[in-house]
This record gives sequence, structure tokens and C-alpha cells, in this order.
Amino acid sequence: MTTEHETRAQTDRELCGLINGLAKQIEAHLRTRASALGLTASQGAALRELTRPMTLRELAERMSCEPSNATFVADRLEEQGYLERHPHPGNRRAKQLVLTPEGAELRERLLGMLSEDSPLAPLASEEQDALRRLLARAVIR
Amino acid sequence: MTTEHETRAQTDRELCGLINGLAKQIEAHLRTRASALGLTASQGAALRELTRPMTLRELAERMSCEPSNATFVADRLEEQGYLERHPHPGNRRAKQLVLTPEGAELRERLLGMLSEDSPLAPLASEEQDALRRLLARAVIR
DNA sequence: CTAGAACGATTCTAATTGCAATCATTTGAG
DNA sequence: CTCAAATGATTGCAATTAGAATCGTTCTAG
Repeated sequence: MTTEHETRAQTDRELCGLINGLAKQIEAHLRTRASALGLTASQGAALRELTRPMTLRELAERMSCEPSNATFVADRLEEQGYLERHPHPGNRRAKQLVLTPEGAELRERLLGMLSEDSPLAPLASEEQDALRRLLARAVIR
Repeated sequence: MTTEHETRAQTDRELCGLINGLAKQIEAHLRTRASALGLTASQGAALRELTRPMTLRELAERMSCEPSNATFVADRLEEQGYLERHPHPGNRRAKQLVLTPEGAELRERLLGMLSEDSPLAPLASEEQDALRRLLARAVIR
């Protein structure tokens, strides 16, 4: 006999695989577009998440990576002239990452490219909303 | 004015962040449990996916990683005596990865630990099913 | 049959990532 | 006020990962 918690555990495992697979698909999609702009996937992710000036820690959280990696990525973007580290107003420990005009322009180009052939395109708008609600309930913020 | 495809693109970006975040949560959850058994996160993922004997390529696909990494992980598991590479019946190129009794036992222990405090626990069974359907529609198999 | 393409696994290398330690700054308990 | 703990960023190092090249096997067009 198959107990209820066994099937639950199985669904749970299936979901892990699906979520991981979709995350990899999204990353691959990002990688190809970023690469066309001379960026790594991580640099592309950083650019995508920099919707406004933010601290390095906040960028790391939005990228779901360690701050040390965000530092590494920010270094590269800074070298390429796409962002600057400004002193944070009101907290001398923190730095504010600010896109340069070139960085902002590159970001727009990247976003345009990302919206084409998105891995999430097979889903209708209502489905995307439903997915967002479900994920938001599971993700720890 | 905000056009329709702009809000769609924004939802799309939000979803990318949520999916990536959840994937990282799942991996972190797996990492702690695997670590308690003396395994790396990847080894844990391999064990989780080895529901039956399969080729290295199939394992790599289920783990959403490159075959070279699956080789690496299988090497470690084999060294530790948890799996064996058997000749594949009917295809001399392929090898069949088979869990040893110790490996199968370890897998059961890991699965038990993984079902506790799963990151997906906040979702009710119906929600998990809904999530599974949505993801299955987006993921390329 | 028989090349040539495709496939499965492996190796090697380079790049990415996480983790622990460090430094400067800030916060808060007493 | 003051000192210990916490925070933000960075560095160095180790481990993981992806990507290209290689080797043996299998498939297939002609």
C-alpha cells in the first residue's frame, strides 16, 4: 500500500527536479543573451536585478548568491564601466552600486533580449500569476 | 503609460528571481541533510535521483548538470562504496549506475531526512499539484 | 558493406561559486 | 559612555561546475 506521506514525498521530489530544471533553463537562456553582449551569466543576472541603486548585500540577496560573489561580479562590471561604487548616504560601511549611463543602456538592451523567447513564455499570463503566487508562498524572503 | 508586454516582462523577471531563489533554498536544504550523512549536495542530489539503475547521461539530465560532473560525482559515490558501474546490457558504450545495498540504504535515510521540513512544506497538497502542472508546462523535457 | 555522423563516457582545464577569515563601521546592552 | 556583538564589504582559498577535446561504440545514409 502507498501511504499518503509517501506520495507527498514523491511529489515533493518531483517538484525539486522541476524547479531545479527550470532554474537551469532560465540560467541558460540568460547566458546566451548575456554572452551576446560580452557578459557572463552572473553579470547578466546582476544587471537584471539592478532595478535601482542598491547595496552589494542587497544585490547578493536578489541574485541568491554569496556577497563575495556579488563583489566579484561588481568588480567586473565596474572594470567594464557599467557601474560605480558610490559611498552610501547614512552608512559608511555600505556602498551603493549605481549603473553608469552605459550600464543603464546595456541593461535595457539585455532586458529586451531576455523578454524574447523566455522559458516562461509557454505559460499564459494568468498561469504566470498563479505560478508567482505559489512560489511566493514557498520562498523565504 | 505601462503597456501590456512591459508588465508581462516584469512578471517574467520576478518569476526568474523566485524560481532561482527557491532552487537555491532547495539546494541548501539538501546540502545540510547530505552533509549530515558525509555527502556533498551533488552527491545527495545524485542519490535522490537514482530511483532506479540508469546511465550516467540520464543521471546528468535528472540532475540538470553536465555529464562530466555526473562522472565526477559518480566517482566519489563509487569510491565510498555506494554505487557501481555495471556494463549496460545492449549498449557497450553506456554504463549502468547501480546502487549497492549500502547505497540503497543510505538513499532511504536521505529521503527520510529530506521529507522533513521541506522548503515546499508551506504548500498544501493541492497547491503542490498545481505547481507541478504549471512547472511541467514550462520545463523542456 | 562502409565511411561519417552521432552518442556515451571520460579527462583536462578554466571559470564560477561558496566558505571562512578579516577589516571598518555601526548598533545596542548595561 | 563603552565595549562586545552585529553588519557590510572584501580577500584568499577550496570545491564545484561547465565547456572543449578525446576515445570507444553505435547508428545510418548510400
